[in-house]
Amino acid sequence: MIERLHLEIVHAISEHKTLTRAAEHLCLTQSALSHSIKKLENRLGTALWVKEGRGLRLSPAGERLLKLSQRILPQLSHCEDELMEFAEGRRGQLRIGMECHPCYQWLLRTVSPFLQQWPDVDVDVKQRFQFGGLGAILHHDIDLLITPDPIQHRALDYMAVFDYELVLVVNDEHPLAEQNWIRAEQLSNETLITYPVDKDRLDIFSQFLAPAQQAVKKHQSIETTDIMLQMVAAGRGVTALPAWLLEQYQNTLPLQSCKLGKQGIHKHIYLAHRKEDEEIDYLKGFIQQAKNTTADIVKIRQ
Amino acid sequence: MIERLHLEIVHAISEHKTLTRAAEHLCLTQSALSHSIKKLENRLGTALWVKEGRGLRLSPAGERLLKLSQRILPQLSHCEDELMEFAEGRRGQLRIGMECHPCYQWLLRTVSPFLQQWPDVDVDVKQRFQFGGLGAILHHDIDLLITPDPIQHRALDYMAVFDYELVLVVNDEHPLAEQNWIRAEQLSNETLITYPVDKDRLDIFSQFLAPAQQAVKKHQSIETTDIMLQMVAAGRGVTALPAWLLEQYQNTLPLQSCKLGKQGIHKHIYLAHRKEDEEIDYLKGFIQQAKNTTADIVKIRQ
DNA sequence: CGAAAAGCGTGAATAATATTGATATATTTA
DNA sequence: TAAATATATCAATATTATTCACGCTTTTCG
Repeated sequence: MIERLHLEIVHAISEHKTLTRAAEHLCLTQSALSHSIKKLENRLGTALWVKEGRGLRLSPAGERLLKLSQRILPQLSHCEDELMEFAEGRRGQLRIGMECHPCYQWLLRTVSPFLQQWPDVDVDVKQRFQFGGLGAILHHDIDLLITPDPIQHRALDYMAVFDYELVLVVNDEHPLAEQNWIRAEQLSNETLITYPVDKDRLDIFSQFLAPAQQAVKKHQSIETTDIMLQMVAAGRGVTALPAWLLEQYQNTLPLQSCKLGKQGIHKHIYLAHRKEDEEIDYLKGFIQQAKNTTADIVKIRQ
Repeated sequence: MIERLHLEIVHAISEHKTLTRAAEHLCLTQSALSHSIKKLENRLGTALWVKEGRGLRLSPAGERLLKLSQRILPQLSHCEDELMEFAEGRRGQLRIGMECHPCYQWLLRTVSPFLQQWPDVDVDVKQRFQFGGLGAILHHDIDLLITPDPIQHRALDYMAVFDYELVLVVNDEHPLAEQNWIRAEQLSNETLITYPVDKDRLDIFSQFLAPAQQAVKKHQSIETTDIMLQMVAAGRGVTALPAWLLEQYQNTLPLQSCKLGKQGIHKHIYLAHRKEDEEIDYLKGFIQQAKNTTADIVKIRQ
């Protein structure tokens, strides 16, 4: 019943004082405005303006409507601005799913410059999915998936982000520090420190200890890489991390690494997105940023 | 650009899940809805829904629009309800101007039942006017004027509300308590207590003391009638009040009155309203209530 | 598996609505 | 009192919204 145009009219008349001038600003004729007003007043059953001399004055009901227009019109035009940003691909949300916990550091390095570049894109990182990472991206619960398992699907595109080797990290004085590579049995008397996620999502368990049917003396979880490595450096346990991540700490902490098994554990990490999203600018931007981060990491390694 | 209909559509689709069912609730065909949507999406340059199976799912831009509609639609319909009340004469504002300070008690007695009867009418009482009470009512700064001066004007109607005599109030023990009437000179050694308004708006000054070129020993102002009369009863001064108002206190306080001058000062109080407002229900209601109050007061006097 | 059902999309025709231009009427200004 | 400034109204027209009929896709169910 009360349309946006009516609010614009109330606002314009209150600002420009006369119907005629308000009409100009609304790109209408005075006649059109007069008609609109009369029609609205008839529908509402109450006058919104009363004639005063050769001009108009708002009635109490009109004042009420003016108050409404002052509250609502800015909200409408602000929303339009935001939708314009959606249209131009500047605004959006990027929900990233992670199935690879050691990649968290890598993700942070990618997200940080991305947020600078796309100030209107909201980034969210999710780590738990009801139907797995694949289900999540297909059900639109997330928009990007960081995963070690590039399960092919017609609706998805995968991009190899980076390869890394998972290595055992020990302190300089540790007996294993001398070893080039170790067998699972050699961890049976160690305290193993990991991120706080399920064992079957930790490669050190699923790809090294479990196949050899071995266990560690003690399993301890710590959230942050820094503290984890401080603990290892202090001889309080060992951990498994991507080699490139360890390399950055070796200057400042007395740490050594060795391969897990004779061949070592080599991981390939992929970034998945829905094919339908491939034209979204900020998504392309994120993928580009991911490549840059990877290149930077390769540089650090060399 | 974003019209109310669009907000209704977003809301209805989100509530009823399918275009077809939403269309029913909006009293439109599915086709009309589909057209409206496509047109809006084209104008905004972004999809608001994406097809999912045989249904629709909101895009991020659509979610944004839904949020807007949830904020705005209730405001619009609430405003419509209020305007409906304006149309039915149930809602409004009644700004009352007072040029007669002793009438304040009378006004309170009128306003109180009026507010019960018209719960949606906002009453405001003003006592200061830039261009006088007459100017105020003509300029629509107030809607009713309570005044002792019924200056005729083609745009105004006056109604006599009540007559009263202004009398001097003294305590039982006071020398003047014996007098039937007094001359201005007899106040020259008294403390006069009045409401805190300009002297030229106090009849005791403008119609009694000033014509006789007399002054009082001391002039003190007090806001409330109760305290004023407590002071008089305690022998701390004298005051001038409408006779009917005094009568209500004489049961509980030791007070006497005497006429101001041989004839006494007789006042006629009028209620003015603009002729154009004469059809406003709640205004008629107020005037009716004013008559009732006056009748009640006459009863009390008898 | 395959037909039926449930949805959405589109184009041309039509109905509804908004807008205009010309003109009338009212008020203020000079 | 004439000129200027406003709003109101009418009939004609332009614009916009809505419908109807049909096509297409996906899901459901026998």
